[in-house]
Amino acid sequence: MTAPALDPETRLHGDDHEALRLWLRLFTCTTMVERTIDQVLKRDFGSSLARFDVLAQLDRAPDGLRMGELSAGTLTTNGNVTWLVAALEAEGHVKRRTAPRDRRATIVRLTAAGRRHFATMAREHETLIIGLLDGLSATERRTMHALLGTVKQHLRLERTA
Amino acid sequence: MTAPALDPETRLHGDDHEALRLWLRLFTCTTMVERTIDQVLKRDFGSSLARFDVLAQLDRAPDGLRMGELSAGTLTTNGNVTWLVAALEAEGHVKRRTAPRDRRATIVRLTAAGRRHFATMAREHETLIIGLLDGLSATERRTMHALLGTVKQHLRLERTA
DNA sequence: GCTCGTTACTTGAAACTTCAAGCATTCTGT
DNA sequence: ACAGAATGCTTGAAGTTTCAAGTAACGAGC
Repeated sequence: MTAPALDPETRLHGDDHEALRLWLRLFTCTTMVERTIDQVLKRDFGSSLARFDVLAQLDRAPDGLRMGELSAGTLTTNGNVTWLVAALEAEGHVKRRTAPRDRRATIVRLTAAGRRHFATMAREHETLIIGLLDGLSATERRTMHALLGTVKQHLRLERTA
Repeated sequence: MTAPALDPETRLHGDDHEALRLWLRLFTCTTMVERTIDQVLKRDFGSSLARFDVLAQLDRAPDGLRMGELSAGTLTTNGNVTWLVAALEAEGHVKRRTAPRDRRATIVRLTAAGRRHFATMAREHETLIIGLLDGLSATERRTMHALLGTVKQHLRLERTA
């Protein structure tokens, strides 16, 4: 009498609004993928999804990024980015320096070691994601991508409102 | 809390696999909704999304649920459920007692106060979600719900594999 | 009825995240 | 120039989540 097939959607009432059902399913899927990735990155690289996100942004920015740009890009707080970058710097993946023109700002950039480390992780990361999402056909993935685009734009408007 | 136009998708290369793009967009949308809900629940009720999830499951179970059933339903760890339920019990929303037949197990159920508290939150929660997702038409929401159903089933299979 | 393997949950430490407050620097208007 | 507001980031405390290890209870087979 165990609890095997139970999941968050179980809690829905029959008369709940369909938007709630959609949200719950969205949340479930994302969380499952997120946890899988995080666990693999931890197991194989002693890293985490949050660290990976920071490195991924820096990998795109040869000249480095300011702390504020990093936190805007990772949907997390300034304080958290400070913490993550400090950890990454202690691990030797990243280096901080004061910005030349604005001495309030800090510029973060990948070290050579950090770039190699990220490249390795990125390969496994991509393979993993492709595997997790190949329940959908390419067409279905495109449809979903488009629908989420609409959602995202709407969310962005709501937030500024 | 600064957040201009930058977002996680910014980090994508032009030649990245489309599955990566989809995942990043999925992650962004879910995180934005999740954070909005969590902030509102904190601001208006001194609660959180995690607490809400636990209460939501219990609200559906008049006879209560075991700890294991709760953690299976919330996609979180056993230890965390122990912590959450302890907090909810301290707040008077929930009550724990040993299961009658199996003395290893703990049964958790809502108190009357907890049920009222949840009902109030659920109303605002639902309104909020409906607003956040109404960037999509009803038809589009159904399409997305179906697509996510496929994803979810695939993820479930991967997990057991 | 005893022993071994399993199950259910709790615990303590560590990792991570957020929040509010703080410091230094830059910008704005005068 | 210069006061005051705004910006960029860091810090410390508190909150949350995970992980590994631990305890207690059950169950099957001898």
